[in-house]
Amino acid sequence: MSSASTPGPPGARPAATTTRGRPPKLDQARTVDVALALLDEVGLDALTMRRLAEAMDVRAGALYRYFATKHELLTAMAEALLADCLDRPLPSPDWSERLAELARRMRSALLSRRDGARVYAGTHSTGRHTLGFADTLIGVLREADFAPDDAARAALTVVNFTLGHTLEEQAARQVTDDGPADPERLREAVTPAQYPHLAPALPVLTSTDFAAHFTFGLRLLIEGLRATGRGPASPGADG
Amino acid sequence: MSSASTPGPPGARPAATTTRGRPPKLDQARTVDVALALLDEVGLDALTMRRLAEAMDVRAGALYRYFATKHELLTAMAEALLADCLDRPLPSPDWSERLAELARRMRSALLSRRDGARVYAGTHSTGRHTLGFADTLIGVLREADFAPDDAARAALTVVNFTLGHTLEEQAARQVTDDGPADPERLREAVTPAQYPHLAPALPVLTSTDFAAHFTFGLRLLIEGLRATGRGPASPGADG
DNA sequence: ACCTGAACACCGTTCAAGT
DNA sequence: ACCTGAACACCGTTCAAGT
Repeated sequence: MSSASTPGPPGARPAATTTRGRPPKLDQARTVDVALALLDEVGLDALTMRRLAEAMDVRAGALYRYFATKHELLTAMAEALLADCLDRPLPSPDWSERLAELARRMRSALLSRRDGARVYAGTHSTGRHTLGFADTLIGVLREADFAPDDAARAALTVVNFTLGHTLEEQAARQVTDDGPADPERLREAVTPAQYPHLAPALPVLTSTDFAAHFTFGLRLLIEGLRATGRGPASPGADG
Repeated sequence: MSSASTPGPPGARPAATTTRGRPPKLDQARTVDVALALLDEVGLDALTMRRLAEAMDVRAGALYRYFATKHELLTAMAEALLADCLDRPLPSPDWSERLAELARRMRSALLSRRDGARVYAGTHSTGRHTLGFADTLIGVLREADFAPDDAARAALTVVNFTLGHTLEEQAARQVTDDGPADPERLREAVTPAQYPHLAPALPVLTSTDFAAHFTFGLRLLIEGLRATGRGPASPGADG
């Protein structure tokens, strides 16, 4: 299913020319794979270098031969998360459908692992999956004749909205074992007298149909792009 | 400047009826204020209960009389972050300008403290500032005749976009003392041959004019709302 | 009532030493 | 070359005991 890519760190050397001596128990790709599996099991807060080392039958210190810091490992995990976003062609020739499909794939990628959005938000990969995704996103807009700066900014907007949405979606899906869950605490706090507009919106806001929320926001962005229009420059402050 | 609000935890009791015995060194509001100041100084990763206790001239254990967990303290901090969003009237009667102003105030609030967006993203306050903000946002859209469900979903979209944007903005502003900063690593990795659309977009994507990015995304959402239109129901999948 | 002291069960990271 | 052992300098949280 998930085969991690190597993000190419500074001191990376290829597989040893001879395999004298026992083969290493560790390598970057396998470590990322096990880390993602462990993430699904225990969540980001419990994903420690010591636990990961245990899962790989090694001592924690050994991990530092492959990742200089825990943050570097998390960056490689974020990069691996996006691995499947571009593995199949975009089905439609229409730019707005292509843009929506890319956003949906990013959302799916972040949701595919527990706390995936938090892992992604905390890192900045410069690996091929992350950069390839950004390139494709901007390309879709450029081919639809949006001005270069508008295409770049629109891509940022789509990515930032998708990140914010999935962060909230995964947080909302969290099973809080102790204490009342989020929706229940909200229903207690939001009295119609104090919050006349928020109270009637609670059923929608606490609904678990996150796909509908995502689709709504995405449509807003796409309709906004349609209204902003194509051409060499965006309408600026006078628009 | 920043006066923290008390989010009203389970066992909260009012100030003692008599002030016999020395007055407490701690209380919720003061703790949140000091925690926010410390956040600005050291950042979220170095904001520990022990450091905070030291800043308040107390032992770490004492903090647990006022906050059951560190997460509860962070929630109170997130709530305090939004304290100034509604302290002055919205200047314009136009719904789109009111919506934009609310989004700008949320962005400013999250940016007002180091790692403010990360603090907000990691918590879910049900305090009056957070709920009041959501209520006002939805109210602006309801008064502009958007359907109840559309108003709720549009508010979610604006909040999630603003969160995603400020998260990235604060991450980008981070001064990484060691190693090359984000833009430099990007310029190294993004070759025009491999990333034909991303490469020419780099100057825009790595520009520090985050306000321009935010304004662009916000305009997209507002134009999208204008296009989606008002009325009793949104156009649904057939639109 | 409010805080201290001390402990419990952990962390990320480093590095000499082994093999 | 790759990993272990052991340490360093921390964490969040709990709770008896002091005042």
